[in-house]
Order: sequence, then C-alpha cells, then structure tokens
Amino acid sequence: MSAPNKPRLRFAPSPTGQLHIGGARTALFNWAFARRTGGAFVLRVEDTDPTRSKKEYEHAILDGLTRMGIDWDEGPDVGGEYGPYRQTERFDGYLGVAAALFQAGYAYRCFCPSERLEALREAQMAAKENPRYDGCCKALTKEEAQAKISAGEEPVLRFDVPEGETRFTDLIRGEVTFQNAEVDDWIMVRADATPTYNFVVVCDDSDMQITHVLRGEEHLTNTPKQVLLFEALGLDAPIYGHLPLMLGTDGKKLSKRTGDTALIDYLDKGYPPEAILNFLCLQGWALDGEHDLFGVDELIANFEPTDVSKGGSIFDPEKFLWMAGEYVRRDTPERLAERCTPFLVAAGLATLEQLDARKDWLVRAVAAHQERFRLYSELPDWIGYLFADDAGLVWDPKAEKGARKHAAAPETLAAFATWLAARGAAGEALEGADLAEATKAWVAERGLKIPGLFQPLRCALTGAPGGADLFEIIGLLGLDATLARIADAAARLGVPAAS
RNA sequence: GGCCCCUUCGUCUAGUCAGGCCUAGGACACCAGGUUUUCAUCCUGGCGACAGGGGUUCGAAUCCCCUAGGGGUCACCA
Repeated sequence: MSAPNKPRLRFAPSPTGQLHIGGARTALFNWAFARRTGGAFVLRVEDTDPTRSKKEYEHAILDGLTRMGIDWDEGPDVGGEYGPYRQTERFDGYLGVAAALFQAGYAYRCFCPSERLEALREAQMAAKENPRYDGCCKALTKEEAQAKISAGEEPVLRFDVPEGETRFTDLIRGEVTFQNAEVDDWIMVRADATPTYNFVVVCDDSDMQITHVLRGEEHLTNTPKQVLLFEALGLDAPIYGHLPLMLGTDGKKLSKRTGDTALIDYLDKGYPPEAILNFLCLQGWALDGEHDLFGVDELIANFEPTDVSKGGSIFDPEKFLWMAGEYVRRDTPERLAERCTPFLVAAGLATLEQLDARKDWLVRAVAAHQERFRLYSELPDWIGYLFADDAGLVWDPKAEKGARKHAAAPETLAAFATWLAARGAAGEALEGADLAEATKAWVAERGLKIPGLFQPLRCALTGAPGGADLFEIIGLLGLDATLARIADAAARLGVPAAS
C-alpha cells in the first residue's frame, strides 16, 4: 500500500466534543504535508476515555473534516492495513505491550490509592514543591506486590522514568530538552486495566508507522514521556512538530469565552468552507507574506512544517469575516445560490421546493447582492424584501426618513408608476441598464433630481436604506409587484409618519 | 511556583536558518479622499512594529547573553 520512505501523518482527535477549530487546523496541516509529499494521512480516534467519548462526536468530527474537503487514506470508517483505527478496539495490543514493558523492568506497579496521591499532591503544593509521584511503590518487592494483589488491590502501571535528559528535534521549535527528573512516573495503565493516552499514542504511532506528528503545542510536555517510551520499546520516535496555539482575543488558548471554537459553528453561520480553510492556513503559516487569499492547492504545493511560526496567533474574527466576503464575491452566482439556499429556507423566506421552482430567478437575486454579504447566513436579510407581501412592507426607519426628505415623493412615485406601466405595455425593457437609462432620462425631463425618485423608490420596493441596483430589483420583483409596492408607498408617504 | 515554549504594526504575517537588497513588505481593522442612485464593492492615500538592555561585527530585525512580558503544562483527561 504505502511505499517505504513516504511520510505517514495522522490526525488523532478524541471524540469528546465537536471538532475544534484548532483541531481543524492541526488536521489541515497534517493533511497538507501528507498530500504534498505523497505520504499517507491517517485518521485515528482516541476514545480511551469511556466517560467522555461519544460516538456522535466521532461522527461529527469525521463529518466536519469531510465538509472541509479533508480526506484520509486510513481511518475508522475506511479501514486500512494498520487498523483498527479506534483505540478502544486496540486494547488487547496495548495490554500486551504493557506486560512486556513491565517484564522488562521499564514499568512498575503502583498500589497507591487516589486519596494518597491527592494528599501527596496537596502537601507538595503547600510546600511549594512540584506535584509528582514520590515513587513510593517502586521499592515494593515482587512478593509484596503479589500479596496486595491477592488481597484484592488493583494496581496501576507506572512508567519508570530513567535518569538523564530527553531531547528531540522539533520541526518547528528546533532542539527541545527536558530533564528526566522533571518528568513524572506517569501512569500507563489504570487500575481498571485501561491504558492511558500517553501510552496508547506511542503504541499506535509505532504500530501505524507514523513518521511525523504535527500537533498542538499543549502536547509539548507530553513529548518527553512519549519519546522515553519509544526508547524503552527500542523504537525510533517519529519526528514531532508542535504547532503554535490559536489564541482568543484575550491572548489565551481559544475558548468559548471569546467566540466560537467549533468548526461546525462557523459552517452553521455560513462561512464558506474555502474561506475557513484559507483563514486557518494563516494561523501560523503564510504562503509568501504577500498573498493572503489562496486555496488548498497552493497550501499543498507549498506547505512545509518548518515554515510554521513559533508564536501563538490571536484569532481575528474581523479578518475572518473579510475573508468570508472575499470568497462569497469570487464564487459563481449559481453555486452561491445553491449554498445559500439552506439558509434562506432556515430563515423562513421560502420552502426548498419554492426556491427550486425558480432557480434562475434565485441565481439572479443572489448575483444582484453578491458583493454585499459575507456569510451565507447574511443573504436572507439582504433579499428578504423579495419574498415579502407587496402591501405593508416593513420599512427601515432610515429608508423611510430618506424617502420623506422628498416632499413630492408620492406624486413622483405615482407618475413613475404610470410611466413604467406604459413602458411595460409598450414591451420595452423593464430591468437592467436599459431601464436605468430610460429612468434617468425620465427624471431629467421632469426636472427632478435623481435622489428625488430613487430614494422613495428604494424605500417603496425594498424598505431598506441600501441594497442592490434598483433596476435589478425591479427586474427581480416583476412589474406587478413593483407597481403594487409603489402604490402602497405613495399612499403611505402621502400621510405624515406615524411616529 | 517548577519546567518547557514563545516575543516584528492593534491583529494575521514576510524578512531571521545562509548579517548588508529593510529609510522593515503585504493583509485585516482604522482614518481621509475618489467612483456609485443607496448600501456594498472597487480605487488612491494615510496611520502603524523589529519588547528592553548589553555584546559580536565595518554593518544586526537577523548571531550571542541578560532582563522583562506572554503562553503552555504540571490528572488513574486527551
């Protein structure tokens, strides 16, 4: 399957929640590197925590990746030669390794109850020492341990961290060194015989022949534990690269406090997936420093882990929104209409069937407003007037105020309606540039100023202070609705404002 | 607090590894103009940074040291 010497990357989420936006970036970078090098991208589900892992989250995460266009060569759903890809399905293997490590003296049993550990930790904290296991059970003889087991005590298995120091070369940070004395004798297998994260990660990265691990910086302090375990197993550790954290506007690790953290939230808000991908790239990586807008092809062609910056990046919602708008403007009206349709339906403007029945019209409506919205979810607000009743259209106060600035508005509107109707009867253009030209000429003939007609007209047709080209709007509305709205507005403007 | 990591405009970043091309470039945001029937788009211009201090060097954003600041991590979570 995979050729030797080809990198093997992985993304290993734990299904304890929605796919985090930071996790999405981690997946993206791993994926990009695998794709650039012709290597493999593996998806592995780290579900060793039975209390927090949920099947639905696994689905959500896979779905999120798929919606972003990130695919994987091996994973729980597609299988692969190194499967299974769910850690709960690999327990037997881990326990075998644990037993071997124990036999070889790299690990020892610990019978200390949680209460003792907690008390120890508190005492150490109080004494301003670093909380860590004191090695109490390390000195137990085989007989003593056996006796405790016979008495029904259930031990955990701790890794026996050796003396010395552990160093590794991080793709992003360079040489990183930890004193082993700083590394706790961490637990590999819990009292209930389930293996822990740091242990299974090593087993899996080894079994799955993972060559490069790009992960968040929060894992940096886990790395010496894992490297030491690889050494105990007589294996080479993969090459690590710790990505800088994505920070909230408060400068701390991105959390719900300062905004949405789940990929799905952004998808649900109608950020174009391409914009999300592009924006994620910019958190810690740059194509060339000159171009901010680029697609996955360019990411794949150029991504190099060593180019990733070291410092954390504050997630800027403003720039993200701008980028979303860029992608909306660059899309084709056809595809945009398609992507916006669910949001129009959700906003209650029309049913899916109704929209499907006049697709061409919808595409025109979208095109007329394309440079005005940034998120798919913003479109309903922009084109809601197209779906409203002709009589009693809700007017934005600003729009009404603008319309009322012109004392002759009711008469002007009425005259315009008459003219427009005649034009329609004569079979002349009722939309676009032709109508715009003719209208301007009409305005000039009557000695009016452009705003004198346009402001009341816009209010009459849309009720909004701003929006698409008036003549596109007339075209979208059609003659009947246009005339109906003008008549309604002329009447409403003929009497003083309610408030 | 210990350990580890980090530090270029308010924000994302280019430049740092191979010191001079940097009077530090681009983008978002902001400000000021322009285009436009409105809003938006678009165009032009402006504002704005090498955390501080020592070295090394003819020359440092780039190399070294110190200080300060920020972050991460210290679970029978991952």
